[in-house]
Amino acid sequence: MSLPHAILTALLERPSSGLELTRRFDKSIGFFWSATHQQIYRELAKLEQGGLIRAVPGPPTRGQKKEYEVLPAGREELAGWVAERQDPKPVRDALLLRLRAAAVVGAAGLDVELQRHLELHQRQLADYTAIEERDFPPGKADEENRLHHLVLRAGIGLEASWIDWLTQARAELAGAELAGAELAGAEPADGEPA
Amino acid sequence: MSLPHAILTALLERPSSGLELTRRFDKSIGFFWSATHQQIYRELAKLEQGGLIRAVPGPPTRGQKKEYEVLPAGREELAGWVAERQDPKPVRDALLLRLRAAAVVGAAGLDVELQRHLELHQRQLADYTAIEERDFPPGKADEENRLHHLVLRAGIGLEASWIDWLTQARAELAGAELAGAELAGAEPADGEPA
DNA sequence: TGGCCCTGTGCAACTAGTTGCATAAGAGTT
DNA sequence: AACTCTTATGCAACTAGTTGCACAGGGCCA
Repeated sequence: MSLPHAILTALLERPSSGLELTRRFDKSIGFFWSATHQQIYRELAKLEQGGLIRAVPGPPTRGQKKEYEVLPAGREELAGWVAERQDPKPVRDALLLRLRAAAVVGAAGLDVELQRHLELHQRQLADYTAIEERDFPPGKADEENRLHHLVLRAGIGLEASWIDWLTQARAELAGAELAGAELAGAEPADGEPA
Repeated sequence: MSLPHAILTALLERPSSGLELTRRFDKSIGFFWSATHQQIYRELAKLEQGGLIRAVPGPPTRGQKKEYEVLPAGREELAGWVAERQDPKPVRDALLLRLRAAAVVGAAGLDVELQRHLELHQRQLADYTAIEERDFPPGKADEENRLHHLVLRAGIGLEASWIDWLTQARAELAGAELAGAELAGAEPADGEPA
């Protein structure tokens, strides 16, 4: 039940057409709630039908673009949702599952993936910190900005956590391989290498 | 495409019936890939039909319980999947969305939720570290254990990251409220409460 | 010996998200 | 005038996950 609320939020930040929303999702809200143009169009139709948003009349700019804005009912709905009780969804991560599978069928080929993921997370973190430097320089902090910054910091924290873990994981896997090859049976304890 | 692999992994760890799997999911694999009994039964049927697992003949124990075991084809499928190239799925978190929404409609009622989530994550972290102490005491470390421990540490890291962030978030929100209450009148702008 | 609970399997219907394709209007290009 | 590119909207079909319910067998116990 979150996509409609993501859309309401985006539309309150700025009234937009379906495609504009899609693009904006790709570079801000989409960092933590992505959506395809399909989902967005369908949801816009539902929201309009439900009386939460409406197509702004205005001059039909070009193509058959439709610009939407949030109605009072939509704003109320959103405000209610913000305070709603919702449990966090449990983690659902295929890479962890693959580690677990590797424990029974062998880790062949896994390190390539770990490294690739590590790089992806490093890139994501770099993107986030770039945004942080650009949009949230120290000092400037109105209420809205503080919240946006907070959200961004959650992303930064999570990426950092993955990077940290992936680094550890690669070290362990490399260690296990060596240990297996060299001592073959001495048992290398648990030790974090380096 | 991960559930079938989660099931193959669980069945390799120990052949089981549908309900047993469901229960085991609830307390280990389910930490990072949860599933209901429904999904599991459906998937078991598909896997059996696909020739990746089979119902162990054995004596029909009780009720009409069916125990499954993994066939060589299933093991191969799983080993292939471990090394497969799969991008991490982007974060999808409703709480972050709610913060973002709070930036436009006001944060009324949000702190209760932040605190509740904080407690939930603290509890989860406590569960994880309890498991860590129980199952991975320093010293004992065969190959399978090392990987299981690694997976657990990912969970620990993520929970810690959330706890850290939620603590920050609550502090900031509290600070903002105070600031808002004191200046009171600088410009009510949107919907900021109290 | 009939009622109830627990274990165990499963169908049906629904919600959410994804993928692939269709269509249409205007803008530039030759 | 025909062409093709970009912008923009949308349908249809599919996959994954969730929810609610049905039903069957065995154990227990009144």
